[in-house]
Amino acid sequence: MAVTLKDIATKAGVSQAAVSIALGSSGRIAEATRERILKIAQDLGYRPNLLVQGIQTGRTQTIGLLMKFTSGYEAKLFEGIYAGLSARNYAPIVMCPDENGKELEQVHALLDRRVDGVLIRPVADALWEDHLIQIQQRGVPIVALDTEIQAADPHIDFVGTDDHHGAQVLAEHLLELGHRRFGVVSRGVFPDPLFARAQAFIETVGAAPDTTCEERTAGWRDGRYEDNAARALLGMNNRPTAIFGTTDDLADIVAQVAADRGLSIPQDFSLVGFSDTVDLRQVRPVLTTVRQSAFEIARKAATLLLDRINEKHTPGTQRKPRESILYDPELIVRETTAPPPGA
Amino acid sequence: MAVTLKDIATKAGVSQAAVSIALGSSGRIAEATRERILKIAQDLGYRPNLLVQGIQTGRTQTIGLLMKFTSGYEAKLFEGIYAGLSARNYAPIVMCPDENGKELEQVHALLDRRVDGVLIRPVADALWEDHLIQIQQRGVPIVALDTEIQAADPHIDFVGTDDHHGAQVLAEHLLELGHRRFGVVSRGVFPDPLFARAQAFIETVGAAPDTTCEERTAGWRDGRYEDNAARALLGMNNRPTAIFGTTDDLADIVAQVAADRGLSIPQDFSLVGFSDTVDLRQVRPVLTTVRQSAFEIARKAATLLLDRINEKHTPGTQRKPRESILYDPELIVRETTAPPPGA
DNA sequence: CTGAAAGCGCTTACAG
DNA sequence: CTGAAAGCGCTTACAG
Repeated sequence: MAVTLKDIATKAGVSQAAVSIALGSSGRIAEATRERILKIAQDLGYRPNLLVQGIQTGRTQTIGLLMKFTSGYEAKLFEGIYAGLSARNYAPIVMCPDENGKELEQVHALLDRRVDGVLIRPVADALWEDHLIQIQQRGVPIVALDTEIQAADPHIDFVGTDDHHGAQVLAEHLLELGHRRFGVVSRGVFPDPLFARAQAFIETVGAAPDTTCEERTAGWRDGRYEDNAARALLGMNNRPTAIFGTTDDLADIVAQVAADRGLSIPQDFSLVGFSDTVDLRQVRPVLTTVRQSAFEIARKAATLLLDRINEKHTPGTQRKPRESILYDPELIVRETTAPPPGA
Repeated sequence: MAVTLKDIATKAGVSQAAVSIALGSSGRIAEATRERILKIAQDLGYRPNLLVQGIQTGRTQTIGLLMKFTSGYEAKLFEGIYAGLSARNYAPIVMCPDENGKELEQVHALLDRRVDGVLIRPVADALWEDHLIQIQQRGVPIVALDTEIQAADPHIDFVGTDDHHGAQVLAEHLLELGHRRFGVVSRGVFPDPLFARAQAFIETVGAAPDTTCEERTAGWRDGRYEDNAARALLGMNNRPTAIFGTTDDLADIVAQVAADRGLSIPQDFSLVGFSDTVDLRQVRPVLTTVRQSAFEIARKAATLLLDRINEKHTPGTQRKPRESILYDPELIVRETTAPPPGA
C-alpha cells in the first residue's frame, strides 16, 4: 500500500537501483534523471522504510536511552538529550530501569531493535555493568550521563557535572563569609555523585584552620528524603553555622525543619544546596546553590554518542580514547548565606 | 556476525523455516524438534532482529510518543506510559513537539520507523491535527492523553482527567464552607484543560445564590507563570474569600503573593489548586487540591493504544467505537481551606 | 510434520 | 551513467 522504490522506478522508467541512488544512497547518477526521480518521489508521497534501511546499512538512526523519570530534573535532562538527537535526525527509544531485575530484558529490547548507540543515566546499581559490557561487545557505543560508570574494563564515555569542584566552590564561599562550624546533609555511597559532593566539601572546609564538620545521612522513604539528618544537625548543642545539603531538595528539608523550630535563615545559620532546582526557586528564602546545566550536559552527552556512532561507521578512523567531560557548576549566591551569627 | 536463523538451522540440521516456526512464528512443528531447536538457539545466544520481523509482520512492537517534557508532571505521565507498554513488551520512540514548525518531520520520523501506534499528549496547537489525520490514514491508531483532540473527523481515543467534575468538587467544597466571594486564576483557551476547569468552577459557584466570581489570567514568561493575576485578585477592594488556581502551581503563586502582602491562608482567604503536584506538598500551608492520577491515566492510555493495535491485527474483529475515558479526580482537603473570615 | 521458495523494501557491488 | 542481480534476516504460503 505504501509507495515503494519500485513504484517510483516504474513511473520514471528507470531501475529500482537508480531510484535508490537518486534518493541518497551511494552511487552516481545524471543530474537530470535524479531530479526527475526526486520529483516523482515527492508527487507520490514516497517515504523511506527506515526498518529496511536499518537492515541494509546497519544504522537505524535510533539510539537507546536508559533512564528513570522521577522528577523535573529528568525531564530537563531529556530535553537536552532530545535537542542533541533531533539536530541530527536521531530518535530515542526509551527504557526505564526499575527494580524488577529486568535489566537484561531491557538491554535486549534495545539491541533487538538495533539501536545505533546507548545513552545511559546510571542508577546506583552495579547489576547494570555486566549488561553494558554486552552492549559494547556488540560494537554499540555507550555514553554515560550524570553519573559515571565504574566498571573497570569498558571505557564508557562520560558527561556530567564536576561535583568535586562545585562542592569546593560552595565551601569556599562559606569560608569567606567567616563560617567555621559546618554541617553536611547527604545521602548515598560511592558511585553516587552526592557522595562525591559531600567528600569534596568536607575536604575543603577541613583544610581551613579551626573548622569542624558534622555529616548526617538522610533517609529515603516513599520517594522522598526524610528529615532525620536535618533534625540531628539542627538539634546539636553546638549547632553548625553553615549547612550544605548535597542536593537542593535536601537543603530544602533543612529549611523546613528550621522553620518548624523557629530558626531563621541566614540569621541563625547559612544554608547551601546543589543543582539550582527550578521547582525550589519559589521557596523563600531563595537558596544559595550551584547551578548545573542539566540541559547542556544532556545535550553534550547525546552529541558525543552520535560522534561515536559516526566514528564507528567511518572507515579508517582511529577510535578516539575515552572521554570524560565535566561541566563546571556555577555559584549562585542568593538569600540563604550570610556571615555567621555574631560575626 | 550476530547469530541468525540460518546458523541455528545448520547446527540443528533443519530448515530455516523450521527454526522460525520453533521460535514462535505461525506453523506446526514436532515438540521434540522444537525443543532441540530452542536449546540450540539459547546456546548460541540467538537474538531476533526486530527490524526484520517488523518488515515481515507489519508490527515493530514499538509505538511513537509525542509529548513535551517540561516538569515532574510529564515525568510521572511517562512512568505510567512506560508501565503500560513494558507489560506487553512494547517500547516507545519519543518525539518532543517544539515550536519550530517541525511537526510534520516528527510525524514522519515516527512513521518511517513503522511504529505500530501513536500516543500523543497534545499541546494547545491546532497545527497538529492535520498531521494526525495523516497518521490515521496510514492505519496507525492514535490515542490522546491528558488533553482531548478537537479535530472533527478522526475519532481519536482519549484518556484524561474529568476536569469539569474536579473543578465542581472544589467549588462545592468551598461553598459548603460558606464562601460566596470567589476568584479564579487561570490560563489558556479552549482546548486547554485549564480552561475547562475555570469554566466548571465558575458555573458551579454561579449556580449558588448570592455569589460573585472574578477570573484573572496569569501570564507566562520564561517557562513560568507570572504573578499578575494573583496580584490583581488580592489587590481588589472587595477581595475574594476563596481563590481557585486551576493548577497547583498557579495556586502556589497566589500563596506567594499573599505572603508578600502579609495575608494568611486560610485565615484571610481560602485557596485551592488542581493536580496534587508532589513538588508542592512541601510548601506550607499544604494546599487543598484535587488529585489526578497522572500515572494511572497515562498507563490506561498506553494500554488502550495497545488494545487498538491488537484489534487492528486481529482479523474479523469489528473496530470498536471511539473511547473517551475520564478519571475522576479526588478531593484532598488540607490546610488552605476554612470558612471565610468573620464566619 | 518439514523443506524449498518467494517475498518484505531496500542497498550495494558488479557488469555493461 | 544505468541496469540486473544478489543479499540483509526473517515470515509465510505452498508443496511434499
